Amino acid sequence: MSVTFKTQSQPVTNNPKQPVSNKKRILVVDDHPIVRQGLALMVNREADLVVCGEAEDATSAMLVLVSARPDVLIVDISLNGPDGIDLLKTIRIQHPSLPVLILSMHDESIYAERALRAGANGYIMKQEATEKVLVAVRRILNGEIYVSDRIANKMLKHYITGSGTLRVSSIAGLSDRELEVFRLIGEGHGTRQISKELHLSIKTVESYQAHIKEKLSLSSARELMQHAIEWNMNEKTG
Amino acid sequence: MSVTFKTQSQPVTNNPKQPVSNKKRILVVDDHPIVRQGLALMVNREADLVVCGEAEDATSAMLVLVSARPDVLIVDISLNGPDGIDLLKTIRIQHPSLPVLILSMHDESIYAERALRAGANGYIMKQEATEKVLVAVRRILNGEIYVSDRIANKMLKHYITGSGTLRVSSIAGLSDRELEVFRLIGEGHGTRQISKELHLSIKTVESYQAHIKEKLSLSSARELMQHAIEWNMNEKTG
DNA sequence: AAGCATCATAGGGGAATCCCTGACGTACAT
DNA sequence: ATGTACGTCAGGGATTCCCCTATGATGCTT
Repeated sequence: MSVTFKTQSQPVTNNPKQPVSNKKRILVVDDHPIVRQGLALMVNREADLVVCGEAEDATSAMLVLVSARPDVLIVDISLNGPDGIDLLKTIRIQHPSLPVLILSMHDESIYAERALRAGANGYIMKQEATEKVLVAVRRILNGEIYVSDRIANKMLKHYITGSGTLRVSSIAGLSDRELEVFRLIGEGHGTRQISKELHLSIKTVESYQAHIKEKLSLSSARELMQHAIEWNMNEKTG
Repeated sequence: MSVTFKTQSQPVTNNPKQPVSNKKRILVVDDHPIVRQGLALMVNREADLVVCGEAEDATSAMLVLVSARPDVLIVDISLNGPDGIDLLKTIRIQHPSLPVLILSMHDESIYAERALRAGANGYIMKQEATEKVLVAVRRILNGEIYVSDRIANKMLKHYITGSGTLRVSSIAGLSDRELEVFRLIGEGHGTRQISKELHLSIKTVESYQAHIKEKLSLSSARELMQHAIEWNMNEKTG
């Protein structure tokens, strides 16, 4: 999908009381209102940061993006429909250097790797202390990359032990699109439904299913579903 | 695990500035600091509510419970180690009537069912608007049960019996043949395979599937499979 | 005994899916 | 340049899903 977004040259007068604030503007994308609110309240207590917008999914995020003009994004990885990585890739087309911090609920290094490869400037877990989020935001605003020590160590090990790619779980061998479909299957979504959610042809989704089955050595769609559901239930701790 | 907790008769002077507040005290249990903070900031803006403690897992929750003396708990279902349901069960041993609101990111009725059966006073999804959480908290403080309309409708359909008694599990209402098929589905067997294993026509197996779906108020074969797998994974402890 | 509910069994037929084969462009590596 | 992986999609037969209907057997009720 190639959507064209016009960059506004004249800033909208969002807040007349605060015309030319030098606060860094943050856009929060997460499907859980509680998390959005938590981040917003936390961020807005800082003198140099302010939340300039929120979105609950990828498509609305792209819309808010043009009007909110953020300096940095905080994006949850598991959104409805297109996930955080998808959103990141879409953003990168228009904004190659806009800092994006990917937020995830589990420390799966497979997601961290994917996120960074897709152009994320940072990856942080929801388990981290809230202050770490602020640290990460400031770090990536500074042009650096942020990953937690735990993730950093894990990734280093992978590079050292395996010659580049280590397949702890064969699920790590799935491509981004395949993993996305796998996740949706695990949440109980059907082929047609997935094709609509990701704006793809049914045939494409079927293709991904076939690839996943091959990569995971599964012999039927039924087995695929079984594994996806179990993986999903175990909160991706496989 | 059977841990004994002594009930403190003399209240600890936690906060001298606020000796006898009539605010209702809330204990938040979630492994994501961001969510805890989000909930805390939101709750503390209310005049009649206050967060009296936080915990990130079940064991520390049990410790905080004695000193914080909450009037109500908000517990995430997916904690590290023992999950929210486990915690709930442990709490129920010592505090049979302490209101507990279960928070979850899944909209699966599977979890809502399990939570309520384990003695939860409410079940709410993180996707819900934040105000809903406050509504839920006040509702269960009032002695009522809170579930979202969607979940409520789903559950009402298959929980109501003639006398208004709640069934232990609607699975108990399956006939022998239906249960057998249900079990096989949970083990990953397909329609054709089942028909061969039970020496039945495919059409017969399809009939059973339809009956099961109706009895459990499931709308698709997918959902049926999800429930069957879940039931199967829990070693038939439903 | 006649009536009614539940169960086990199963077919018809259209919609959805599964599964195999093939294809085309892009990107990155050798 | 050539290979390999990825993302995207199509055709077509086999299978399953799903809704409707139906029959005989049991068993309980009135």
